[in-house]
Amino acid sequence: MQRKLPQSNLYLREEELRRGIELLYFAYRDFTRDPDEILATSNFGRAHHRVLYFVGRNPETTVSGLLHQLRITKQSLSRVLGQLVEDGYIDQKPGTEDRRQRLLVLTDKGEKFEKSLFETQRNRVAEAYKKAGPEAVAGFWEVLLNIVDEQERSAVLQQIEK
Amino acid sequence: MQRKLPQSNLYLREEELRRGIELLYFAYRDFTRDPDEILATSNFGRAHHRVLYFVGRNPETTVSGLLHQLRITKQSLSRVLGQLVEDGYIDQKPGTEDRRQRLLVLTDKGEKFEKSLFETQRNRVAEAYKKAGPEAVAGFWEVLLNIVDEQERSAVLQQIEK
DNA sequence: CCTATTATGTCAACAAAGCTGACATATATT
DNA sequence: AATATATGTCAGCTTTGTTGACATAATAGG
Repeated sequence: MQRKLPQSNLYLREEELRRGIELLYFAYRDFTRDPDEILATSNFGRAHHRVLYFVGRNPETTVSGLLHQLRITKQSLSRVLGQLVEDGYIDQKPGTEDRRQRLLVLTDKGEKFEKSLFETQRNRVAEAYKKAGPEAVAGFWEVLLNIVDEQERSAVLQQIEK
Repeated sequence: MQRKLPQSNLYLREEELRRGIELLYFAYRDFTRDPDEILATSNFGRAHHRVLYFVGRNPETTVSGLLHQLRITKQSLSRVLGQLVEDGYIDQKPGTEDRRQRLLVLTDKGEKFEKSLFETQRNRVAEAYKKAGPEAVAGFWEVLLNIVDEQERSAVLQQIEK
């Protein structure tokens, strides 16, 4: 009567759920720290970083593609994207099939800047991977993927397996 | 010459590092979605949620304790904390040892509200844990902990093992 | 005991990044 | 030819972060 849950479900107790919630919070808090420091010396912020990242990752993505990944309004995106285009970090070119679309690509300048931001996060994650080992990393991916909205999982899978 | 890295380091390639970065982004994006929906029907926002969470988790925490966990300025905290106290979600009482301190605790009302927010995230994480299984969950914790700033890890450990 | 430090609070101004609503234009689609 | 879609833009507002300056009460150190 002492133990209410079967051995195999111990990881589903409140304590373990809180652990995941808190680790997610603290890890994300520190994960954004390094790029934020670089950004603080620029005219840009975290919102610009996200745009640079996804345009770099998906060259020729469209405005609506970005809107869906970022989950912000076009007015919000428009502000940061406009600044990035204005300052020569991103180029826009009309779509070939659908000429209403604006295909987005990083310029050389944009690529260089994005790379410097990415590098800090890559290093942090690489260190964490090394310390935790490959099996832990596989579990890390698996849980995160399942935290994503169910209906979005296929889109996320497509992105990460690209 | 084809394969540049030893088998055991395949998980440290750029592709796998990007995978972690992107999963962290997408998971966090959706993780905040459920409480945000509830908050949208209240007078509070995500900042209030964080305060409610940590006060609930650490009853009698101090203002400076919160400031350290949240990494915001006292002026920012003061605004949201003030609203939560004003509206009867949090009580303040003077410290017993150090009477300069204000010990923070949730009121019944605060506890009830925090619980409703927490429940949504608990459910999401519980589902993800179930789908991924206990070994994956252990890896998830391990990697996240190592993403946290090294000098903060002991504080985070103390929090999650509380 | 006196002085310095600490914990907290407060006022004011500002910045980043999100939001809604309304309306415009060019191109596709039916 | 009419409708729908992709994108852009103007205007105003909200939330949540920032800096800087200053105030008060209580603790701590010499």
